[in-house]
Amino acid sequence: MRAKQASAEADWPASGRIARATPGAGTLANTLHRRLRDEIASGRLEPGARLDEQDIADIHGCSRTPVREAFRLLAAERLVELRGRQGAVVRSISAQTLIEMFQVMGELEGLCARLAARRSTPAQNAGLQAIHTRLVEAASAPADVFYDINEEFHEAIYEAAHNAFLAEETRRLRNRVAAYRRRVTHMPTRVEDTLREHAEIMAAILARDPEAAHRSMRAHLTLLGENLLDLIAGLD
Amino acid sequence: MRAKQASAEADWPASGRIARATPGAGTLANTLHRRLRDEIASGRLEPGARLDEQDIADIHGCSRTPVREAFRLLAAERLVELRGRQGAVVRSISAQTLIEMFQVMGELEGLCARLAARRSTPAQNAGLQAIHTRLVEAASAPADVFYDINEEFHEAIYEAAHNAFLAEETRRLRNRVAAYRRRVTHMPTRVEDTLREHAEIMAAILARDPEAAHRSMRAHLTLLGENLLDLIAGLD
DNA sequence: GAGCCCGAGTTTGCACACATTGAAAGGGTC
DNA sequence: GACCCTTTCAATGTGTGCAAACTCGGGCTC
Repeated sequence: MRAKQASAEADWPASGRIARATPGAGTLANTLHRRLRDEIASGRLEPGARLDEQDIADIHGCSRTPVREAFRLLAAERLVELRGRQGAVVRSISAQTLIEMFQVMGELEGLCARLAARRSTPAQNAGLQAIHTRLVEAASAPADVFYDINEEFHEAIYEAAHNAFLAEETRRLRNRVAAYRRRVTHMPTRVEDTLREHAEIMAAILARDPEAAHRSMRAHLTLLGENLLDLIAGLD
Repeated sequence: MRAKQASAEADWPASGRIARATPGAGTLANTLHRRLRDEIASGRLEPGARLDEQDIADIHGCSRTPVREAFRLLAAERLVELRGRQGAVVRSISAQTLIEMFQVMGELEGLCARLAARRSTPAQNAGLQAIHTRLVEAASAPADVFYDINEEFHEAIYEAAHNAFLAEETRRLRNRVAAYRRRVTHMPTRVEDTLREHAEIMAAILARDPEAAHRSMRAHLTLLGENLLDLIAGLD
């Protein structure tokens, strides 16, 4: 018998047995994949946490087979690391890698902004403004609420870029650093900085100025990355 | 009994049973993953080709379990598409998506070139020149030889950028379009165009001119993308 | 003759059992 | 007392069986 099971189940709020025929979910493996990814992105599963096949299987009420497949998918996304027979652990990202990632994200989100400045429809512009207004109003709301609306803003720009492939890749990268990025929201001046930078990005897009949009978005990501590094440095 | 097995095995030159303890390969699933990825990238498995779990298992002398895991990994890389219970097929990329992909690759490889111009070591510069010389000499060699050296050139720039994360992502994208990209090599003026464009990129890197390097690399990718579209248009 | 329904067959999805391999703990020796 | 060897055990890797679902073909009805 496995002693860990009881405590693990208690620590897993978002679990519960998966109905064999969950409607749009598809396969068990895909459902588990999504669930675990959310757990990691939200920070409920912290970097370095060990994932045990049998535990996850017990918790979700299925066998090890779909769990293993979900692990492979997470590993392919670089969200977890499979260490041979030593189990799977949630990947932790070094400061060096975070710097590198934010440089790449700056370029990709910069491209999104540039394309959005050229291609966004009037409706998309209006949507962007609406989201920004909500973000301003949420300035003193709980960090999680602010974070979610913030994400909506970026998502709206991906859409407005009208490049599905770019949107998909950018989203993927975003997910990979989500657990870290989320923490930055709690920093002192980050909320007001974000609002100012977003306003600048939005203005450039509305003004149909691709280069300015690119520049502001890249600057936004650079500053975010620097804030994140400050945070990490402070944790040591 | 499965009638397809015999013919399938005959059509699979790079196969053979996997020794249970293949040295650096790790697990069977990983080995299969690599093998299938190479098959797809090289074009031996064409877009739209159906992959049957049992067939692949028979061919490689293992059970379906590792094959299934390899399929999931390929699906996570977007190299194959899993259609529920309808089997796995090698993903074909639409012209629209190819345009989008080359735009993103242009940005990423452009960033590589820009960073390489700032960061490459003398040894890396020398290596780059050596590869370019070999590429010039291979101008009238078989297309596959030219293609491989061409890839080395780009790989050398990824290395010279000194951003491991960027290199990894760029490589991943490159792999995804490899099956298509390879065909462009056979186009009439592509060899000489490539040599000219590479020379320009290399000159910018050697001259430590980041913006010029970025610009030439992006132009290189744009032209490559356009050539690819011409090729595809001609196939219809 | 065309369209629909239904059943056989094939293929995937999942569970379970066994094999294999690191790792940690225990005892022995120097 | 410290180090090394051995043994045991727990967790992963792989093989196999069963059930559900999708496909395709044949027969029926309109």
